[in-house]
Amino acid sequence: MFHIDALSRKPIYEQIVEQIERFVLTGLLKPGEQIPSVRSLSIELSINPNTIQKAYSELDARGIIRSVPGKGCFICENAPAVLTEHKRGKLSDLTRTIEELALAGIEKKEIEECVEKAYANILRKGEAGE
Amino acid sequence: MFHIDALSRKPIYEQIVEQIERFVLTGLLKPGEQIPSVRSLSIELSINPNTIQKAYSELDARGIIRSVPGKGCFICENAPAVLTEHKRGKLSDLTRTIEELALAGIEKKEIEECVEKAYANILRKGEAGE
Amino acid sequence: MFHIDALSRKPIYEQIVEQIERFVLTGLLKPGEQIPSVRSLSIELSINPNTIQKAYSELDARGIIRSVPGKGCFICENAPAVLTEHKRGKLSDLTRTIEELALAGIEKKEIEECVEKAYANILRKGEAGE
Amino acid sequence: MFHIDALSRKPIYEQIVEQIERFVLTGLLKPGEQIPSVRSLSIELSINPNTIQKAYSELDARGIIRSVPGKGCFICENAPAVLTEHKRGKLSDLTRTIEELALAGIEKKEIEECVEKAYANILRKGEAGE
DNA sequence: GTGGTCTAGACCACG
DNA sequence: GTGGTCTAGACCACA
Repeated sequence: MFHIDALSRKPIYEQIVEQIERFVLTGLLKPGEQIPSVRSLSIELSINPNTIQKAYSELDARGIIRSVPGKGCFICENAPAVLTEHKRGKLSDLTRTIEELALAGIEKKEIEECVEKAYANILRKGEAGE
Repeated sequence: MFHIDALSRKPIYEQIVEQIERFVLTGLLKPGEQIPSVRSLSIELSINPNTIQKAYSELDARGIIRSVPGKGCFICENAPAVLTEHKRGKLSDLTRTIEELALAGIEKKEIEECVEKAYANILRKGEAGE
Repeated sequence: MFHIDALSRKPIYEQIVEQIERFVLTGLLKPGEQIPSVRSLSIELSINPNTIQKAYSELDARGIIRSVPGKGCFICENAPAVLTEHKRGKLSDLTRTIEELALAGIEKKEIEECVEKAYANILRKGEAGE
Repeated sequence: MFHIDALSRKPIYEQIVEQIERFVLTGLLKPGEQIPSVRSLSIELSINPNTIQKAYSELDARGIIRSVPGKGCFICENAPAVLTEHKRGKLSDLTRTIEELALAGIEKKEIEECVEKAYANILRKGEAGE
């Protein structure tokens, strides 16, 4: 289920955060559902429990999961909405990124192809998942 | 000419690299032109010379500038082309970024607005600069 | 009668303690009255008996209930008085909490509104309950 | 400057967070100012650096400080405003706390005395600090 | 020197 | 069993 790249410069705990967020968006993890315990995931991924804990704390702080001592961690009811709004806030970053590409002489048409491709990919995966 | 945000999470050397690359793309620095020496820039920006050196080494490795011992650093002839190709290689990253936004329920229309806005901004600045 | 939020960060045993104390203060449970047995309550709330036991032990230690072996648990005669005095001891905590708000620039007027609102709420509920 | 109660049930990292927030509100730490480094504070308080790090991460996430790798941690410009808004959000908690006291038979007058005392204390300290 | 990440191993309260 | 805190000690990139 999880895939960790230990050699990536992206911290392990961040990789876990992103993957769980992705699972929520793809519907693999649904609101109310329990996620793997800190210890079990640490064993499954051969990663120190503290690292998992840090990832879960981050998700808790963002309102994606709810950590309940003695019981476990559960996906928040409004986790998908939280994620959508969080991503919407990154549209300005996207604009700046595209500006840099435009400045470098990348044609608008090439960017538009990326947009088409991205939405085509999502649609394809969505159909496969349904 | 340079603007460094000391409190940014982005490493200072990276800020310098990006700004010089930007100067090349906007035509503010032309191929063959000499850039400030490590020492003079370190004084101008009140920054450790090692940091400037690291930025210049990075630019040298990317083929943007060429260090000529005893004379200084100069913008490579094909620097603009190198940069364009480098950015083109990031189109796949862009596609993945857009995929994530799409997955989070961001409408295609919102992305397209970003694209339009980015190209409009570039055009505007380009006219102002000419 | 009881309402337990399993996903709350507040320990379940503490939720039970607070609710029984509240029942005593609102008159829903009167001195001398018997409260549900550990076993029956554990079944009713689908909660581990040990958890109920811990709540009852806490109430016993505070002088709110008295466990009579073989007969059950009963509300102490002076439970309401005990609770009032216990709460009065928390007035210093309240002062410190308000100090923090004041320090943060919250206007005295805003605090006074909270006081008014709180007493209005209690009055309203009291009338409804009577 | 700092005072840590190792025997408190309040986590050490949280005590540090609260004290720094308090220093910001009292003006002891001003926006833009650098706070003690993780290592120096860990030595001063005889506390593990990781614990300090956790406190600083929390403050960074809340927008109170800005951690800059290689440079240090600095109080954010709008830290006081952030704190005030954060505290204002706790007014509903305060109302509920007062409700509980009211229900227990605490006279409104006693609560009002707390309010007066709290604001008197703040005023007094403010004058002393000026 | 700075902050940040990770591991190993311990202890706690809660259920 | 669960999550949460803390320590000790290591390593990294950045300045």
